[in-house]
Amino acid sequence: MIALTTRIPKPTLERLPLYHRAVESYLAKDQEAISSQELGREIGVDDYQVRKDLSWLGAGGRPGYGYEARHLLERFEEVLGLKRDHTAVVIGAGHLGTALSHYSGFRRYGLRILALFDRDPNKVGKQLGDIPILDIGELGSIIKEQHVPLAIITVPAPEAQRVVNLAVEAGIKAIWNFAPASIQVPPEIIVRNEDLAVGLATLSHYIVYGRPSD
Amino acid sequence: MIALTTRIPKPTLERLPLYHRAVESYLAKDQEAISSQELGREIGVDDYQVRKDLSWLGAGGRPGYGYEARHLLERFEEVLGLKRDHTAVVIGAGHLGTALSHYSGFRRYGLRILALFDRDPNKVGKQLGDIPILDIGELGSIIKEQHVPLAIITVPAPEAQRVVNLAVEAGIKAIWNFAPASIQVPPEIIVRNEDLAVGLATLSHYIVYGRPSD
DNA sequence: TAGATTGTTAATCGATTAACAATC
DNA sequence: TAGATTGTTAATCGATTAACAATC
Repeated sequence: MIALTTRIPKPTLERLPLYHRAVESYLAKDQEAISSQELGREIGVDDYQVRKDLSWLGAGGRPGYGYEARHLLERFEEVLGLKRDHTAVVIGAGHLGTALSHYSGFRRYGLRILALFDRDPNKVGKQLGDIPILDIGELGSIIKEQHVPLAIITVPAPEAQRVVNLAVEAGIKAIWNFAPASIQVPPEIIVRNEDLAVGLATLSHYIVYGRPSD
Repeated sequence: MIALTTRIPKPTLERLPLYHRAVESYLAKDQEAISSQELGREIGVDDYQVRKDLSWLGAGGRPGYGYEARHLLERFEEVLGLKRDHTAVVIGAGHLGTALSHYSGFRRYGLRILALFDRDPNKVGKQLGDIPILDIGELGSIIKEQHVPLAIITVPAPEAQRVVNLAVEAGIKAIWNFAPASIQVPPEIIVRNEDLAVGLATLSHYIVYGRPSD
């Protein structure tokens, strides 16, 4: 395992999953080499951007040849932590929570949803495929006992802070927040907000006023 | 209606919905003024960042007083295009598509989902609340006749480009893509990718390697 | 008036873009 | 060798951070 020498810039980090996917589809077509230009075309960035991004990983391209696809894939999976399996809990068994629990893409990225949590007695006790719906009261003990690093928040906005607090107290490492609410956590906790209002509002702005380049 | 004199930077634009929500909750508490410091604390940015962001809107704060919450709200809604109603179609009536169609937040932001589209005959013809599920074959004519500006894509990745092409041909203006796939569109079309793989992969990286600041 | 807080200018930081020598 | 393409350095761009004079 090659160590990461330097911190990878956030914009680069967020492009890595896109490169990853592009390389996967290249491999599926039995192509073993890929150039920065080809890779860039796939995800809509320029070739020098690709080379700069890949340079953070020590990707090991060969001048005149390109990057070896299989090696590149290895490197992405290592850097993105996809080689290890992670577990997660989903808090909130509403439409979004159940939709995410069904999402097959997670398995593919090594994420296993252990359980859904809700406080509605009509939902608690049921199963969603092989994922049980448990009472929110059991959240803390499950997180602690199974050392679950990630909580996915899909409760209504007014509940969000409360359930986040429960997860944090139980020792969660990261929060993936789908509730339209700003949540406060201690600095060591990693938070990613997936706020639909942000997407909708910016799209709405562009629809009304046009895009920057117009 | 006050015109936008300058292009708003993208990072600023994406913070506006968060400010908007914070101001709403301030108003709900009957507070009429809010300072850059208070607003910043709500969403986790510094006061000078808030002032810089608001300066793009000509927000009209008063030194020694702060910003008038009601006026600020007006301004946000104008800039984010929330004062006008938009229509949208959802393409893909799977778990995610139905979850999004149920999402009440959209109504609140003036977005009305006209219809869900799918190619599965078992789904077509049904209703989701008051939203009909229509055959994908009708997509083009609905977009054209109703001048629908926004298509929300929730089909499986391999289908994404195909349905996006249909929407583009019918004259769609913007695409909100939830499929884990890079899609190609003409330059005048606005695209926002809401790629769960990006979120998951970056979280996974931080869980394994720690955050930048550690 | 005194205190609080804005709006804006300047300094810093970090990412993107460009260019090219190195090299497979 | 000649051609293609990398890795890296330098230049540019844009956003964040800081500071402070203006002003309610």
